Amino acid sequence: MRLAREGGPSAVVLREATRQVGVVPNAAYRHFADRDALLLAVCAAAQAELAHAIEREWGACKKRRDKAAMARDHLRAVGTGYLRFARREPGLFRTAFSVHEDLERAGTSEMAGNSGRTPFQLLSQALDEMLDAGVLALDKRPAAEFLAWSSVHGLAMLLIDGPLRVMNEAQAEAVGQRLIDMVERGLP
Amino acid sequence: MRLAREGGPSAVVLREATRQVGVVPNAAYRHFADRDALLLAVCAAAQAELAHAIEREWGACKKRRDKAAMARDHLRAVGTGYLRFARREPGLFRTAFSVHEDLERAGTSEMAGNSGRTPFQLLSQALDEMLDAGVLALDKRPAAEFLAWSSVHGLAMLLIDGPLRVMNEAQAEAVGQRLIDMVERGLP
DNA sequence: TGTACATCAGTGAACGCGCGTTCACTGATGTAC
DNA sequence: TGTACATCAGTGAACGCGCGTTCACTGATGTAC
Repeated sequence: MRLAREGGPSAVVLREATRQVGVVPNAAYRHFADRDALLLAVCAAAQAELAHAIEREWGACKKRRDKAAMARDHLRAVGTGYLRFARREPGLFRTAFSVHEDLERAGTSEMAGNSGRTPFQLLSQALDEMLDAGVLALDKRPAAEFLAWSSVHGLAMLLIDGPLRVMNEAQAEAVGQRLIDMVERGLP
Repeated sequence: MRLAREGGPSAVVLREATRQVGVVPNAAYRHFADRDALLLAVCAAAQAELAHAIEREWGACKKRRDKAAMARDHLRAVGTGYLRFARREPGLFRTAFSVHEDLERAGTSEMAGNSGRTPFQLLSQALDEMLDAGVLALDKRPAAEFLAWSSVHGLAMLLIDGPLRVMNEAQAEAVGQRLIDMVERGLP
């Protein structure tokens, strides 16, 4: 995890990991089948950290009577948590998406946060709430995950690896909120 | 370019390049200062191909009297061209964004298409047309590039490297169009 | 028109590096009878 | 309570691999006088 945090997926090097633990290289094979298995484990843990970050943002939403407003807040929380995590932990963020997991495997337990949900499931839940509250039309619901996810994921990428990486904290936060505005307005 | 096309940025290996040309490894140093310089050149060429793909889509828009409709078509063309290129040439696409270029350097000539514009500049132009036609409010114009770009870029990533890579041609096309709908609706 | 020299793509041999991985092993800890 | 055996994390030494890069060089092509 330390390696991933500092250098992204390619920094997850078996020999270096054993070195940091103070152990001989091949000792790693007591714990992981091979380097890929190690990376997979780190990737799952990184996803779990992302889930935690989103849950924290979700939990910080203040309670409201208005179901519609609540649902929107939750959607925003997912997006905001996602973006902040990407900025705060770019290495882990990139690692979380480095292994090509299938969408079904996205439900695996070790990628989940405290709520037992993966980042993707948290997003789905926010959208379901919007559907319930009547903010999102039934015919717009399918695949809405992908639209919201794409926007936020793309911005995260541009912010950490792309041309927007020169932005400071405030700028990044502002463009993030504007992006979420756009999604909120454009999704229904 | 062949290496990047087939395996993305990490496949751009100096020795392998010389091998394919049928030349001894160090001969590469006649043409590039080092491996990074080679990758940079490939990256610029990949961006130029992306620009071409977008220009092709742009050029295929049918002419209309309505400036507003025309501007919207152009925005869609940029997004569609971007997404189709990513799907058609995932290796080149990933290479195009592998080198961390600054936004100013995005104006460098060797990344441009026939029109002499880079992908980013084509997007800017479409947004300017929307502003001119009154489809986009003046206060929404700044940084609008980043919002549109993020959405489309994120989807491209999810489609080629992420969980959406299992989608077939038709599904990918459909979700792409829906995403562009969302941007078109949410941007103003 | 012919000679002298510069340019320049490519050669051949070698370097050190860090990687993932395999092998037979040791030595401590736990468990069964 | 004591002995015999299994488990298991870690050891030590070595492997082959492909990489980027450096060195002094050759041999053809172009250019100046």
